[in-house]
Amino acid sequence: MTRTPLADVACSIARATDLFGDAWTALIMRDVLAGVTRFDELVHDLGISRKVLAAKLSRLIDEGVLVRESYRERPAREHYRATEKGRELYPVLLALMSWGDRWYAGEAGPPARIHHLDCAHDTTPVTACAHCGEALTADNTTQLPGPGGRVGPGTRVLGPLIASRAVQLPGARD
Amino acid sequence: MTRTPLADVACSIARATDLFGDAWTALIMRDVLAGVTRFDELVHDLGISRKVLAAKLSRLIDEGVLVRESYRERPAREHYRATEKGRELYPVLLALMSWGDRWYAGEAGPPARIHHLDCAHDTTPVTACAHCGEALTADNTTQLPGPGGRVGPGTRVLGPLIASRAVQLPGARD
DNA sequence: CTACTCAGGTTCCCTTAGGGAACTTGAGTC
DNA sequence: GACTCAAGTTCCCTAAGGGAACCTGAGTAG
Repeated sequence: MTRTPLADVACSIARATDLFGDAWTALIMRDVLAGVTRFDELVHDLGISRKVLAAKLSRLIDEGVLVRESYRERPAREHYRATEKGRELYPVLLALMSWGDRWYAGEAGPPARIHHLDCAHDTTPVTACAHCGEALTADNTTQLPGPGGRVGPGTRVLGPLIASRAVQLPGARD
Repeated sequence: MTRTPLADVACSIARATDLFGDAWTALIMRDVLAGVTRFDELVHDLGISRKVLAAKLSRLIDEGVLVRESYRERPAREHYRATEKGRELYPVLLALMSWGDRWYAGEAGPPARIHHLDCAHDTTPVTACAHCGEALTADNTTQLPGPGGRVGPGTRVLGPLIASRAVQLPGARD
């Protein structure tokens, strides 16, 4: 199958997708961040095959998203913890969860609630502008080429059409 | 291979991942939302195989994320547009992009900038609490069982460990 | 001291999704 | 009549995922 490698592409979504774009990584990170950190716990909680879990964990460690730690000697017991890079995937999980809640929750409502400890409210996440705090949507934003858009000889350029269009477009509004 | 089906699982991340958890869906949605909407344009921009693109587009249409529209008769030409459900995936893309920018942008900086039309600033997205506007992180939130957590006989329960832990945990803070 | 369990994997075989190139179809156009 | 273009579809091949069995080191019940 040899999945097309996306890590070397000049697009941060592609780079993130190269790691995150599979059936299990999001769920593994959800579990690890929620405290399900042991190999067998993950196998049972997710229903993932042991082989695939071992491969994913190994990849996530290589990427610096997880670390393998011993939490007990004699008998030796290991578990997995999120690094800072791993914990910063949390907004991605929130965005996925929020979308799933909105479009797939049945009559009963969403399966889980997010509780914000600092303000002590059950809440929903909003993807907001760091400047003005307003919600960012496909309609009120546009993408422009950034400083890292000029790439060296080893880097494949993904999205020349986007790059050229972004400048031409009056804006993403219809 | 027969990927484990996740759509019927009582977890919104799993439901979203069933559709979104592959190498291409995020990039297809990025392109469609940015105005790259024609079949051949997508093939050339993404480097995706025509076969796989056709399958993904078909799935995205079945899910109500995209619609296929004619934009010219004689010769008949079709393109793909995001529905509301599709446009609401934008925060997921922003979260992925933001994470990729933070952890994979080289010296040169990120490959693209987000421009917020309403406040006319280049910006970064923040995943914020809808109540108080503060940033939500793995540290300052906890997940609690929601109303849709009770599931019928046809629904597989994913994450009983989480469900039981969420109640016990004093909070996600270390 | 032998048998059993448990955690954390690894090995094996099998199926199937993805890569990639070639082919198809319907319409325009040189 | 030959060529191009858009939008797929068909073909073959490889490798990734599923799943069950196996392995290994350490504790522990009888």
